[in-house]
Amino acid sequence: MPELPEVETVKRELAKKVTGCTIAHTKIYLVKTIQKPDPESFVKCIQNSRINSVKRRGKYLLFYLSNHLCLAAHLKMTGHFSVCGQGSALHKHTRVVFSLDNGCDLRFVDTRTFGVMYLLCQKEMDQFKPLACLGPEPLSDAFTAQYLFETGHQRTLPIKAFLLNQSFACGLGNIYVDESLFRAGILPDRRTNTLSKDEWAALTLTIKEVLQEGIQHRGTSIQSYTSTDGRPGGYQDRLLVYGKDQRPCVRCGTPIQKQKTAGRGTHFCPTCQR
DNA sequence: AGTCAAACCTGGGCGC
DNA sequence: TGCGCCCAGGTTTGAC
Repeated sequence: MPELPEVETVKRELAKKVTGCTIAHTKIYLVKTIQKPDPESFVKCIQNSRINSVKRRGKYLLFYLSNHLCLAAHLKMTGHFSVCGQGSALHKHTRVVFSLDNGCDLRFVDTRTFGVMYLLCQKEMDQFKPLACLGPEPLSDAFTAQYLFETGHQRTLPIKAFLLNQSFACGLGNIYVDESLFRAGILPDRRTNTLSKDEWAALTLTIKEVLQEGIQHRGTSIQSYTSTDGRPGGYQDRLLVYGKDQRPCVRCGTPIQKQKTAGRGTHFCPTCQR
Protein backbone atom coordinates (compact mmCIF):
# COMPACT_ATOMS: atom_id res chain seq x y z
CA MET A 1 0.00 0.00 0.00
CA PRO A 2 2.03 2.87 -1.20
CA GLU A 3 2.16 5.89 1.07
CA LEU A 4 4.52 8.84 0.91
CA PRO A 5 7.81 6.93 1.47
CA GLU A 6 6.91 4.29 -1.10
CA VAL A 7 5.85 6.84 -3.70
CA GLU A 8 8.96 8.91 -2.99
CA THR A 9 11.13 5.80 -3.48
CA VAL A 10 9.44 5.03 -6.78
CA LYS A 11 9.80 8.67 -7.84
CA ARG A 12 13.55 8.68 -7.17
CA GLU A 13 14.10 5.47 -9.08
CA LEU A 14 11.95 6.51 -12.02
CA ALA A 15 13.64 9.89 -12.16
CA LYS A 16 16.95 8.08 -12.72
CA LYS A 17 15.57 5.65 -15.25
CA VAL A 18 13.19 7.60 -17.45
CA THR A 19 14.12 11.29 -17.26
CA GLY A 20 15.06 12.41 -20.75
CA CYS A 21 13.33 9.50 -22.45
CA THR A 22 10.69 10.05 -25.11
CA ILE A 23 7.44 8.09 -25.12
CA ALA A 24 7.35 6.43 -28.54
CA HIS A 25 3.97 4.80 -28.07
CA THR A 26 1.50 3.80 -25.41
CA LYS A 27 -0.70 0.76 -25.03
CA ILE A 28 -3.63 0.73 -22.66
CA TYR A 29 -4.69 -2.69 -21.38
CA LEU A 30 -7.26 -1.46 -18.90
CA VAL A 31 -9.25 1.53 -20.08
CA LYS A 32 -10.55 2.62 -16.69
CA THR A 33 -7.02 3.30 -15.46
CA ILE A 34 -7.04 6.35 -17.73
CA GLN A 35 -9.38 8.81 -16.05
CA LYS A 36 -8.72 11.84 -18.23
CA PRO A 37 -8.87 12.46 -21.16
CA ASP A 38 -10.46 9.64 -23.22
CA PRO A 39 -8.02 6.81 -24.04
CA GLU A 40 -7.56 7.76 -27.70
CA SER A 41 -6.68 11.36 -26.86
CA PHE A 42 -4.47 10.18 -24.04
CA VAL A 43 -2.40 8.00 -26.35
CA LYS A 44 -2.26 10.65 -29.07
CA CYS A 45 -1.33 13.56 -26.79
CA ILE A 46 1.40 11.68 -25.03
CA GLN A 47 3.08 10.32 -28.14
CA ASN A 48 6.57 11.70 -28.80
CA SER A 49 6.63 13.70 -25.60
CA ARG A 50 9.82 13.72 -23.60
CA ILE A 51 9.81 13.06 -19.86
CA ASN A 52 11.46 16.17 -18.47
CA SER A 53 11.18 15.31 -14.80
CA VAL A 54 9.47 13.05 -12.29
CA LYS A 55 8.06 14.57 -9.13
CA ARG A 56 5.75 13.67 -6.28
CA ARG A 57 2.89 15.48 -4.58
CA GLY A 58 1.29 13.59 -1.71
CA LYS A 59 0.80 10.08 -3.03
CA TYR A 60 0.68 11.23 -6.65
CA LEU A 61 3.54 10.64 -9.07
CA LEU A 62 3.89 13.48 -11.57
CA PHE A 63 5.64 13.03 -14.90
CA TYR A 64 6.33 16.46 -16.37
CA LEU A 65 6.38 16.16 -20.15
CA SER A 66 7.90 18.30 -22.88
CA ASN A 67 4.66 19.53 -24.41
CA HIS A 68 3.31 21.40 -21.35
CA LEU A 69 1.55 18.25 -20.18
CA CYS A 70 1.79 16.41 -16.92
CA LEU A 71 0.93 12.78 -16.37
CA ALA A 72 -0.39 12.35 -12.83
CA ALA A 73 -0.57 8.79 -11.53
CA HIS A 74 -1.97 7.48 -8.25
CA LEU A 75 -0.94 3.93 -7.32
CA LYS A 76 -3.79 3.47 -4.82
CA MET A 77 -3.26 0.12 -3.07
CA THR A 78 -1.55 -2.20 -5.50
CA GLY A 79 -0.30 -0.10 -8.41
CA HIS A 80 3.37 -0.11 -9.29
CA PHE A 81 5.67 0.97 -12.08
CA SER A 82 8.45 -1.09 -13.51
CA VAL A 83 11.06 -0.31 -16.14
CA CYS A 84 12.10 -3.28 -18.21
CA GLY A 85 13.22 -4.32 -21.67
CA GLN A 86 10.55 -4.22 -24.34
CA GLY A 87 10.89 -7.93 -24.99
CA SER A 88 10.24 -9.11 -21.47
CA ALA A 89 7.04 -10.97 -20.65
CA LEU A 90 4.03 -8.92 -19.61
CA HIS A 91 2.91 -9.34 -16.03
CA LYS A 92 -0.65 -10.64 -15.76
CA HIS A 93 -1.96 -7.41 -14.24
CA THR A 94 -0.29 -4.97 -16.62
CA ARG A 95 -2.63 -2.00 -17.20
CA VAL A 96 -0.64 0.52 -19.25
CA VAL A 97 2.66 0.26 -21.12
CA PHE A 98 4.68 3.29 -22.24
CA SER A 99 7.31 2.24 -24.78
CA LEU A 100 10.32 4.53 -24.56
CA ASP A 101 12.83 5.49 -27.24
CA ASN A 102 15.69 3.82 -25.35
CA GLY A 103 14.33 0.32 -25.85
CA CYS A 104 12.72 0.13 -22.41
CA ASP A 105 9.11 -0.04 -21.35
CA LEU A 106 7.66 1.91 -18.47
CA ARG A 107 4.91 -0.45 -17.30
CA PHE A 108 2.08 0.14 -14.90
CA VAL A 109 0.97 -3.04 -13.18
CA ASP A 110 -1.96 -2.98 -10.78
CA THR A 111 -3.60 -6.09 -9.35
CA ARG A 112 -6.68 -4.51 -7.84
CA THR A 113 -7.14 -1.98 -10.63
CA PHE A 114 -7.78 1.00 -8.35
CA GLY A 115 -4.79 2.91 -9.69
CA VAL A 116 -5.55 5.88 -11.95
CA MET A 117 -3.83 8.25 -14.35
CA TYR A 118 -4.71 11.74 -15.55
CA LEU A 119 -3.12 13.70 -18.34
CA LEU A 120 -3.22 17.38 -17.42
CA CYS A 121 -2.08 20.69 -18.88
CA GLN A 122 0.63 21.96 -16.58
CA LYS A 123 -1.14 25.31 -16.27
CA GLU A 124 -4.44 23.73 -15.20
CA MET A 125 -2.89 21.67 -12.43
CA ASP A 126 -3.74 24.31 -9.84
CA GLN A 127 -7.40 23.83 -10.62
CA PHE A 128 -7.26 20.05 -10.74
CA LYS A 129 -9.14 19.14 -7.60
CA PRO A 130 -7.38 15.96 -6.46
CA LEU A 131 -4.06 17.85 -6.45
CA ALA A 132 -5.37 21.26 -5.49
CA CYS A 133 -7.00 20.10 -2.28
CA LEU A 134 -3.89 18.39 -0.90
CA GLY A 135 -2.55 19.77 2.35
CA PRO A 136 1.11 20.57 3.01
CA GLU A 137 3.85 18.01 2.50
CA PRO A 138 4.68 16.55 5.92
CA LEU A 139 8.41 16.80 5.24
CA SER A 140 8.23 20.44 4.20
CA ASP A 141 8.85 23.49 6.40
CA ALA A 142 5.16 24.37 6.13
CA PHE A 143 4.29 21.30 8.17
CA THR A 144 4.75 22.58 11.71
CA ALA A 145 3.22 21.87 15.09
CA GLN A 146 1.60 25.30 14.86
CA TYR A 147 -0.02 24.40 11.53
CA LEU A 148 -1.38 21.12 12.88
CA PHE A 149 -2.61 22.74 16.06
CA GLU A 150 -4.39 25.54 14.19
CA THR A 151 -5.95 23.10 11.76
CA GLY A 152 -6.94 20.50 14.31
CA HIS A 153 -7.65 22.01 17.70
CA GLN A 154 -11.16 23.24 16.91
CA ARG A 155 -12.22 20.02 15.24
CA THR A 156 -13.55 16.99 17.01
CA LEU A 157 -12.67 14.10 14.76
CA PRO A 158 -10.38 11.23 15.83
CA ILE A 159 -6.72 12.12 15.30
CA LYS A 160 -6.37 9.08 13.06
CA ALA A 161 -9.12 10.32 10.73
CA PHE A 162 -7.53 13.77 10.78
CA LEU A 163 -4.13 12.46 9.72
CA LEU A 164 -5.58 10.23 7.01
CA ASN A 165 -7.41 13.19 5.47
CA GLN A 166 -5.15 14.26 2.62
CA SER A 167 -6.38 17.85 2.76
CA PHE A 168 -4.85 18.29 6.22
CA ALA A 169 -1.63 16.34 5.72
CA CYS A 170 -0.89 14.72 2.41
CA GLY A 171 0.92 11.46 1.86
CA LEU A 172 0.13 9.74 5.14
CA GLY A 173 -1.68 6.41 5.03
CA ASN A 174 -2.69 3.71 7.45
CA ILE A 175 0.75 2.32 8.24
CA TYR A 176 2.64 5.53 8.92
CA VAL A 177 -0.25 7.07 10.86
CA ASP A 178 -0.32 4.12 13.26
CA GLU A 179 3.45 4.27 13.64
CA SER A 180 3.52 8.04 14.20
CA LEU A 181 0.76 7.91 16.80
CA PHE A 182 2.49 5.10 18.67
CA ARG A 183 5.76 6.98 18.81
CA ALA A 184 3.99 10.14 19.94
CA GLY A 185 2.09 8.20 22.63
CA ILE A 186 -1.33 9.28 21.39
CA LEU A 187 -4.34 6.97 21.05
CA PRO A 188 -5.76 6.86 17.51
CA ASP A 189 -9.30 7.71 18.58
CA ARG A 190 -8.37 10.76 20.65
CA ARG A 191 -10.39 13.73 19.39
CA THR A 192 -8.27 16.44 17.80
CA ASN A 193 -9.66 19.10 20.16
CA THR A 194 -8.25 17.19 23.16
CA LEU A 195 -4.60 17.24 22.08
CA SER A 196 -2.29 19.54 23.99
CA LYS A 197 0.24 21.75 22.23
CA ASP A 198 2.97 19.41 23.44
CA GLU A 199 1.19 16.48 21.90
CA TRP A 200 0.81 18.27 18.56
CA ALA A 201 4.52 19.05 18.73
CA ALA A 202 5.44 15.45 19.51
CA LEU A 203 3.23 14.22 16.72
CA THR A 204 4.73 16.63 14.21
CA LEU A 205 8.17 15.28 15.05
CA THR A 206 7.22 11.60 14.95
CA ILE A 207 5.43 12.00 11.60
CA LYS A 208 8.54 13.52 10.04
CA GLU A 209 10.76 10.93 11.71
CA VAL A 210 8.71 7.95 10.60
CA LEU A 211 8.41 9.19 7.02
CA GLN A 212 12.12 9.97 6.78
CA GLU A 213 13.01 6.52 8.10
CA GLY A 214 10.53 5.00 5.67
CA ILE A 215 12.24 6.75 2.77
CA GLN A 216 15.68 5.74 4.04
CA HIS A 217 14.61 2.11 3.97
CA ARG A 218 12.96 2.46 0.58
CA GLY A 219 9.45 2.06 1.91
CA THR A 220 7.42 -0.69 3.51
CA SER A 221 6.72 -3.90 1.61
CA ILE A 222 3.50 -5.43 2.81
CA GLN A 223 1.38 -7.53 0.49
CA SER A 224 2.25 -6.11 -2.89
CA TYR A 225 4.50 -3.09 -2.81
CA THR A 226 7.86 -3.25 -4.53
CA SER A 227 9.86 -0.46 -6.08
CA THR A 228 10.44 -0.14 -9.82
CA ASP A 229 12.97 -2.94 -10.07
CA GLY A 230 10.96 -5.37 -8.00
CA ARG A 231 13.16 -4.95 -4.93
CA PRO A 232 11.10 -4.81 -1.76
CA GLY A 233 11.47 -1.97 0.71
CA GLY A 234 12.86 -2.63 4.17
CA TYR A 235 10.73 -0.60 6.53
CA GLN A 236 8.32 -3.45 7.32
CA ASP A 237 11.07 -4.84 9.57
CA ARG A 238 11.10 -1.64 11.62
CA LEU A 239 7.37 -1.24 12.19
CA LEU A 240 6.52 -1.08 15.88
CA VAL A 241 2.73 -1.47 15.90
CA TYR A 242 1.34 -1.87 12.39
CA GLY A 243 0.43 -5.53 11.81
CA LYS A 244 1.56 -6.45 15.35
CA ASP A 245 -1.85 -7.42 16.73
CA GLN A 246 -1.41 -9.36 20.00
CA ARG A 247 2.40 -9.11 19.84
CA PRO A 248 4.06 -7.51 22.88
CA CYS A 249 4.68 -3.78 22.70
CA VAL A 250 8.41 -3.10 22.22
CA ARG A 251 8.30 -0.55 25.04
CA CYS A 252 6.15 -2.08 27.75
CA GLY A 253 5.25 -5.61 26.69
CA THR A 254 1.50 -5.04 26.69
CA PRO A 255 -0.10 -6.87 23.75
CA ILE A 256 -0.68 -4.53 20.81
CA GLN A 257 -4.38 -4.13 20.11
CA LYS A 258 -6.22 -3.81 16.86
CA GLN A 259 -9.47 -1.94 16.42
CA LYS A 260 -11.33 -0.13 13.68
CA THR A 261 -10.91 3.63 13.72
CA ALA A 262 -11.87 5.92 10.85
CA GLY A 263 -12.85 2.78 8.96
CA ARG A 264 -9.31 1.40 9.03
CA GLY A 265 -7.62 -1.43 10.84
CA THR A 266 -5.80 0.46 13.58
CA HIS A 267 -2.95 -0.81 15.78
CA PHE A 268 -1.94 0.70 19.09
CA CYS A 269 -0.52 0.03 22.54
CA PRO A 270 -3.18 0.64 25.20
CA THR A 271 -0.50 1.35 27.79
CA CYS A 272 1.97 3.58 25.95
CA GLN A 273 -0.67 5.57 24.11
CA ARG A 274 -2.99 7.90 25.98
C1' DA B 1 -18.97 18.95 10.99
C1' DG B 2 -18.68 14.43 11.40
C1' DT B 3 -19.97 9.32 10.86
C1' DC B 4 -20.89 5.51 8.31
C1' DA B 5 -21.32 2.56 4.46
C1' DA B 6 -20.85 1.51 -0.19
C1' DA B 7 -18.36 1.32 -4.28
C1' DC B 8 -14.34 0.09 -6.90
C1' DC B 9 -11.20 -4.99 -7.09
C1' DT B 10 -8.24 -9.25 -6.48
C1' DG B 11 -5.79 -12.44 -3.89
C1' DG B 12 -4.73 -14.42 0.44
C1' DG B 13 -6.19 -16.67 4.50
C1' DC B 14 -9.48 -19.11 6.85
C1' DG B 15 -12.85 -22.90 8.03
C1' DC B 16 -15.02 -26.80 6.46
C1' DT C 1 -7.82 -30.18 -3.04
C1' DG C 2 -11.22 -27.02 -3.35
C1' DC C 3 -15.00 -24.33 -2.25
C1' DG C 4 -17.12 -20.24 -0.20
C1' DC C 5 -16.53 -16.57 2.71
C1' DC C 6 -14.35 -12.52 4.60
C1' DC C 7 -10.88 -9.13 4.78
C1' DA C 8 -7.44 -5.73 3.30
C1' DG C 9 -7.22 -0.74 1.73
C1' DG C 10 -7.10 4.91 -0.82
C1' DT C 11 -10.36 7.72 -2.17
C1' DT C 12 -14.81 9.46 -3.43
C1' DT C 13 -19.57 9.79 -2.92
C1' DG C 14 -23.84 10.07 -0.75
C1' DA C 15 -27.09 9.37 3.06
C1' DC C 16 -27.93 10.63 7.63
